[in-house]
Amino acid sequence: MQPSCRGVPVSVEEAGALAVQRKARSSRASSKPVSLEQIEREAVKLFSEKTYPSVGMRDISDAVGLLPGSLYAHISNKEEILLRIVERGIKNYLDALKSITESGRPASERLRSAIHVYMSILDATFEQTRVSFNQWTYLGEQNKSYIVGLRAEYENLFSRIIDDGITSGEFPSVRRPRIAMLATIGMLNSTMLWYSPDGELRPSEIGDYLADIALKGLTG
Amino acid sequence: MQPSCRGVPVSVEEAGALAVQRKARSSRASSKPVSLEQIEREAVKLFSEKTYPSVGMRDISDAVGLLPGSLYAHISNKEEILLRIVERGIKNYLDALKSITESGRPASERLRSAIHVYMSILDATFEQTRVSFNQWTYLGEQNKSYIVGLRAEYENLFSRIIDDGITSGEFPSVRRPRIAMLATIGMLNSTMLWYSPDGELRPSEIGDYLADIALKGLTG
DNA sequence: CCTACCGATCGGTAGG
DNA sequence: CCTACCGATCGGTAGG
Repeated sequence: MQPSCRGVPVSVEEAGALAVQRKARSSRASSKPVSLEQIEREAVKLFSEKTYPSVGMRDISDAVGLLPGSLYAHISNKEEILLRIVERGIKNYLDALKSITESGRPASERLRSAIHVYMSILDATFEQTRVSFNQWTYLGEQNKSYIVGLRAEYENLFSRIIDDGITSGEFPSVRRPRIAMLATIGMLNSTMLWYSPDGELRPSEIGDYLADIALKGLTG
Repeated sequence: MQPSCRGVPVSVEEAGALAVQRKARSSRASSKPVSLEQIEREAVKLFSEKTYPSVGMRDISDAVGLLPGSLYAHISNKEEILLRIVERGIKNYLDALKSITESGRPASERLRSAIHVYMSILDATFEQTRVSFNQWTYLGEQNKSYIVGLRAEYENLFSRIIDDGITSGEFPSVRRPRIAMLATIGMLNSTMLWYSPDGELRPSEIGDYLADIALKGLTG
C-alpha cells in the first residue's frame, strides 16, 4: 500500500549490516550514555508524528541509538514513557495557569492573561502539548484516571475565572457557565491543530485576537 | 498492566471452544450473510473506542460474526474500512453545510444555521464524527491527501460565510478572517469531546448558545 | 465464507 | 547496555 524502499530484498546478513548502519546513523554520537530525558524527547517527536500505538519500542531505540532491549534499563515499560510525557505536558499548563487564576485581578484580565500564557506554552512545548492533550487516552485505566484528574483541574481553572466574572458582573451574558468554559477551552485547544511555531503569526498576536473574541463572547 | 480476564490459562482445545462461543455470542444471528454496511458500523464503534491502529481485524471480524480472513471477501484491506467511514463522515457535514452556505440569506443567519446543523449531525452520527475528524491521519499518503481536500472544503464553507459577513458589514470586528474561521470551527469541533447523545442538553440548545457566543465574538 | 496458514513485527526478558 | 531470544499478535492470503 505504501511505496516502499524496504521492498528491496535483503539477506539476513545484509539486514544485519543495515541495522548496524541505522544505529551508526542515529542521533547519538558513539558511546555517551543515554538519559531518560533523551528518550522522552525522541519519544515526544515520534508520538506526535505517528501516535503512541503506531510507534514501536524499536523506533524509539533507533532514535536514541540503543538496541530495543536496552531501553528497559531506563524504563519499565512503554506506557511509562507516555505517562511521563503527558504528566509533564499538562502540568506545564497547570503551573502557569494557577498563579494567574489566584491573582486578585479582575476576571476579564485574568482570562486574557490565561489565553496569552496558553499560547506561549503551546509555542514552547508544541509537540509535547499535542501528545499530552490527545494521546492520554492510550494509557491504562489507572494512569488514565490520574490524567483525567489533571484535566479536571485544568477545566476548573477556567471555570473559576468565568464564575468570578459572572458574580462580579463582568460577564453578564453568560447563561451557561459550563458551556462557556468548554467553548473557551475548545477554541483555545484547537489552536494546536493549526498553529506552527515556525509560522508567521506570533503566539502573542494570536493570543491577543483570541482573547478579544472570547471576551466579546462572554461580555455580550 | 491491565487487569485481565484473559489471564486464565486455557488449553488449545478450550481456546477453540471459546472462539466458537465468541462467534455464537456475536451480533450476527447464525447464518445470514454479512454486509459491508454492517462491517462499517461495527468498525465505527471499535475505532471510536480504541482508535484505528489499536483495533485488529480480529476485533472487527468478531463483532460481525466472521472469521478474520472472511472479511477480505468484502474489503481489500484494513485501510479501506477507515477510508469509507471517514469519507462518509465528513461528507455528511459537507452536504448539509453547502446548501446553507449557498442560500442567499444574511451571513449571521447562515452562521447560526450552520452551527445548528452541525450539532444535529453530530448528534445523529456521533461516533462516526469522532472517527472521521480525528483518525483520518492514519490513512496512507494518497487517501490522506484526498481527505485533506474534503477538510479544506469544510473550512472554506465557513470562510465564505465570514467573508460575506465582513463585506456586508455584519461582522465589523473581524480583523483576521482566517483566525476567526479557525476559532469558530475549533469551538464547534471541540463539542465532540464533551457532547453526549444521551446527555441532558439537546443539540438545539447547545447550538443556540454556541451561535450566540460565536456571533457576539464576530459582531463585536 | 471457512480452513489453515504465512512472514513480519510487537513489547518485553534472562543472563551477562 | 548488548546478545539472543520469547510468545503473542498483526494484516493478509491460497485454495476450496
